[in-house]
Amino acid sequence: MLQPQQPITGNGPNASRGVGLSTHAGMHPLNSVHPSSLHRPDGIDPAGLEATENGHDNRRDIGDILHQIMTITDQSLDEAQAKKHALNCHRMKPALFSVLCEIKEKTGLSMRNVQEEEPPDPQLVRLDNMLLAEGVAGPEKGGGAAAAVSAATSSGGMSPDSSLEHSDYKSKLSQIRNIYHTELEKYEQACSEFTTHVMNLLREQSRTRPVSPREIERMVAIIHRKFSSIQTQLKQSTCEAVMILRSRFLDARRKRRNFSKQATEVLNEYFYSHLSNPYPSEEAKEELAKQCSITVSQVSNWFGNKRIRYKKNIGKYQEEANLYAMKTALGATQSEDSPHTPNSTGSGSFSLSGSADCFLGVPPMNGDQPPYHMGAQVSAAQSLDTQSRFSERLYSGRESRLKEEVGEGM
DNA sequence: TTGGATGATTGTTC
DNA sequence: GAACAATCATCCAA
Repeated sequence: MLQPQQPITGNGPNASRGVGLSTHAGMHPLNSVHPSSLHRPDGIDPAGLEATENGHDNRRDIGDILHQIMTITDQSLDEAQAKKHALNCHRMKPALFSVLCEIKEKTGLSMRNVQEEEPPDPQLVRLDNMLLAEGVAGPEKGGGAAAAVSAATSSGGMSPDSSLEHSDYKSKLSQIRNIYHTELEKYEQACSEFTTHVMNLLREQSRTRPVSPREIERMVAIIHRKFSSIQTQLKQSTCEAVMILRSRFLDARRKRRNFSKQATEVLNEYFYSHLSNPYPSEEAKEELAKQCSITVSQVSNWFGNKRIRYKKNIGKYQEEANLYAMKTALGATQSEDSPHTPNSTGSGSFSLSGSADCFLGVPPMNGDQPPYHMGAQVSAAQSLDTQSRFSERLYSGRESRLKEEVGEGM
């Protein structure tokens, strides 16, 4: 700890320079030192030293005093107290004290400079940025929750109970924020208390050993560094908690939820009424999405699944097809009576009065069959006929569909 | 508890 | 980029 001081002992390389002490006005006579205070652990009689008067002996005296200072901790408490008292009274003490302060200051400065050159910890910067972005650190804004919500909704849209999940997320994030700030406050308080304690100790020690203000500063910096590593851990665990919460929130949103009965009905009605061409346009998808309170991509998913599953097992869907054919036909009949209510799904940009597309007016693939009107009585055979056409088209791929679309447009 | 139904995801094709 | 096909994961009625 005091290694840099060693060279100023009589045996060290600085002995010849004497760090200016050899010419110090107050250092020459050592006669005032009580013999007991100069008792040497190595057994050399200090009395012999007192007898000498030249500069060389003075340097040896300084060496002896310093040696005593250095070895004071090796002695018993009573002995050390006695020596401490004697040294405090020694007339050379102020001179030695100032020199030691000077040397320690130099050491302290060099160490402090090294610390100041250290770049900010990138990990800490990342953690700080993340906590700020999530709204845990910095001013409370709910931005993190909003960000998570927007991230979650950008891909799928909000489900009816999404607001409930959102508020749940926000409350949990708020909990994390509170815990973080409480812990941070605790750490700051502990750091402050410990710093004050250490500073008091150093001030106390400065009475008996050279403790410069810079050394105290350095010690404070060390304490702060140690506590900041604890803070880093706190920030890290907070970030982890936020990440877990966020992933759980997003996972929960990914959970499958069956569409409402009404939504399924609307989609099925469109599907079966457009069985010859169950590919809703973008506008139709949007309209369906609006009616069903789902997203356009969910509509696309639904139609994708429906087409595949229908194609795979037409027989199974026969009953359902008949049911919706019936409904459609009924809707068509009603539309004749009341033109303002064209279909059971209500008004929309896509026309289910054209439900005719399905069983009433299917544009024939080969164009040799004119559209014919059916009443409410739809036979299974007839619906099966339409279904088989769709199946044909499905199996024959998009090419035929495109052909048909071109044909329809002509 | 189980198996079918169903919404979502992923890889492939055109 | 849209649709298909396979698959996964979850829901839900029996």
